[in-house]
Amino acid sequence: MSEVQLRDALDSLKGTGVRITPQRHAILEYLVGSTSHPTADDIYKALEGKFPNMSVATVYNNLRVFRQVGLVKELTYGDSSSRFDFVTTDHYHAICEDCGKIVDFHYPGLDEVEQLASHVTGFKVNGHRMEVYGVCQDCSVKKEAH
Amino acid sequence: MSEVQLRDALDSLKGTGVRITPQRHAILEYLVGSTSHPTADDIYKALEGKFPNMSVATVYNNLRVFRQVGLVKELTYGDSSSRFDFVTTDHYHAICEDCGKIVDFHYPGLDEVEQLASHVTGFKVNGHRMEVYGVCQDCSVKKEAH
DNA sequence: TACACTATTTATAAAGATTATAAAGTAAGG
DNA sequence: CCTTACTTTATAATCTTTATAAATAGTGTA
Repeated sequence: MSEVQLRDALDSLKGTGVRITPQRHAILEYLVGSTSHPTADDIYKALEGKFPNMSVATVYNNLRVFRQVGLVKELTYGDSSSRFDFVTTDHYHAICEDCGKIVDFHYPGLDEVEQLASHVTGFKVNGHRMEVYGVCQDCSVKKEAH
Repeated sequence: MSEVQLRDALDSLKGTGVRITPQRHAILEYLVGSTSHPTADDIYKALEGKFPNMSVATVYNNLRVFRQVGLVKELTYGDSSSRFDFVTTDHYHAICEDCGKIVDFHYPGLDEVEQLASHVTGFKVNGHRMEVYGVCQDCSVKKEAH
């Protein structure tokens, strides 16, 4: 399942003339296998064992490359650092305001909103972003147990 | 119009036991009168004339206070610094990918999305955030004139 | 397989945004 | 007017991200 995604991603990179380095391979592999929406530093730390000499800059550089190619989305929330998300199917995020957990959920695309926005603002609309904020079940339970 | 908003905001602060300092007054006044979604530094620079000794920390501290009280929303996009938006009625943002311009547009709240998200994820949902991305008219025209 | 060309990595420093700290100042209630 | 606790200021520190230049390593080609 995720091996297919990884292979597709690598093919996609080759198609745009981006070289496949071991570091890039590992970063992509980590992103594909991850459901935790890691930060650049998370990735850096996770690959430290395999690449003791890898630079943080490499992680940032490649995340930017992946983003430009469209393989990865950058999520910027209020907190300090960006999180990165391997792009699969269209989905949105629910974010816990207590513990920061991010849970995916699917919803039919908000095409109607895009159309209205385009009409009202005169923009040529390319896409949108949406997140839902709240408190996850774990944190709700913890609160009730006060 | 905006004087009312400002007065309401000040009352709202008083109600939560936050002191009204000249700096806070000025920052709020600037936010109410601004349609440009300023960064902390924008605000700092704008009030430099009136408060030559004001510290950047003051701006950040107060923006955080305002956010906690619910007077202000923090907008975090991919770029370096957060933007701050005085909360009035519910509206969303269309953002130009070329020049960065932010245009407000109204849309009936996405309650349905919140409900679905709550159902699927088990979250107690408090709110959401959405933006539309695209190219504004000015930039479209510039492109066509190449 | 070996070569050459160029993209990429590394190591380091620099930039930029935000926060922490402690001393000095000041709003607000009594 | 006074007191007290909250704020501001000034400064330094932290943290994320980017820039730079030298060393390294993919990839197409012979």
